[in-house]
Amino acid sequence: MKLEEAKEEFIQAWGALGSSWGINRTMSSIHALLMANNEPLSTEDIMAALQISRGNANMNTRALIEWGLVKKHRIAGDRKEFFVAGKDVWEMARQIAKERRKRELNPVIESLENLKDIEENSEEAESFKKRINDLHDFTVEISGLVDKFTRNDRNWFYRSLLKLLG
Amino acid sequence: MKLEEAKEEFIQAWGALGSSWGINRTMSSIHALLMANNEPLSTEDIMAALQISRGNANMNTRALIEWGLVKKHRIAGDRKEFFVAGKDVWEMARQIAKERRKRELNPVIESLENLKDIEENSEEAESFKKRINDLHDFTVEISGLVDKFTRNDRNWFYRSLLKLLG
DNA sequence: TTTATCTTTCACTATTTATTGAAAGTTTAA
DNA sequence: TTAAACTTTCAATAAATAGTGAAAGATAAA
Repeated sequence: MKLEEAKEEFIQAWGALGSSWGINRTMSSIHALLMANNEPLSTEDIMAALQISRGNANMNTRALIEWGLVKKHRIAGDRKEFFVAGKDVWEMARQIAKERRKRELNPVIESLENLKDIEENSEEAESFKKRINDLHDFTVEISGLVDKFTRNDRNWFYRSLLKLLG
Repeated sequence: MKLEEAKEEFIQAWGALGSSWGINRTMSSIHALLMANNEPLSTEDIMAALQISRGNANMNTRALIEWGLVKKHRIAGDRKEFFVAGKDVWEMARQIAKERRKRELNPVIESLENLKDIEENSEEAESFKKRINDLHDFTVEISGLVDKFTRNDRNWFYRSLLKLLG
């Protein structure tokens, strides 16, 4: 397989993966494009490579920066901004986990906490309360686990998991 | 807070969570509705509660059954099908993890394996190969962890997790 | 069988989400 | 300052996704 061909397939696959996890296709494609290329790319490079508009390229590089997956890169003597993806896969995973915890897990926990005080005591109400409680405990635990994962260095977490699951 | 009010909020929150994880809103709403109700509900009940069409209700209950999150339930003397959600949160999480591993992780691993044989040896090609390799190793490891998680019984995993977190 | 009850399918429509591109905004060098 | 080089915004539009409902397909009691 040729390198360019492989890059294209990778961009394709990564884009598809993103969209089945609720991340928009362009955002994951840009991420893949930057991962596939060592040198920093400009907005124009991205527009050309993925055949997308300036606005789209801008919005999504910005989103990737917010997610901590991509960094701006200045090249001396050039006024344009360039972009590079982080090189470490575990660091990337940590960044994604951290971001999703903040955006999705935390709101759910909050929401479940609000549902805890139901003034009824019928059998039905008790059973509902129990489920909400279980769900709450579960999400709190997962959230804690993700927190540990995002805070500690990769080796610590990895060793623990191996111990746990090996 | 009143029970009915709480149920509605829960359905709302669960639906929103689903859609930020690439699962359609109706599917997660039906799941939430069934979780919130102890008794089995019929398609008609679901249609009425969520104000959706028969086709939609049917498609999404079917999807939930495929995912292993909901079971059919026959009530003696009634020809209608009824549906119930599983009651155990950990079992639910296992089922979701299992399903997503199959649908999303496995295809990515396969795709990354295909990208491994690049005929070029330039510095650029080598660097790309390394990244693909790292990504491959990472996904294989995660996939293994998920597999362990979905295979073992809850108490075992739960105890280990507590040990890890504590 | 026949018929009533219930389930599934799918072409069409509605809704949501992503993308464009041109205009407004910003920065920097002269 | 001014103006060129570049970035950002956002209303309009396109594309993707989800939902509808009526018709066709099952199933089972009579």
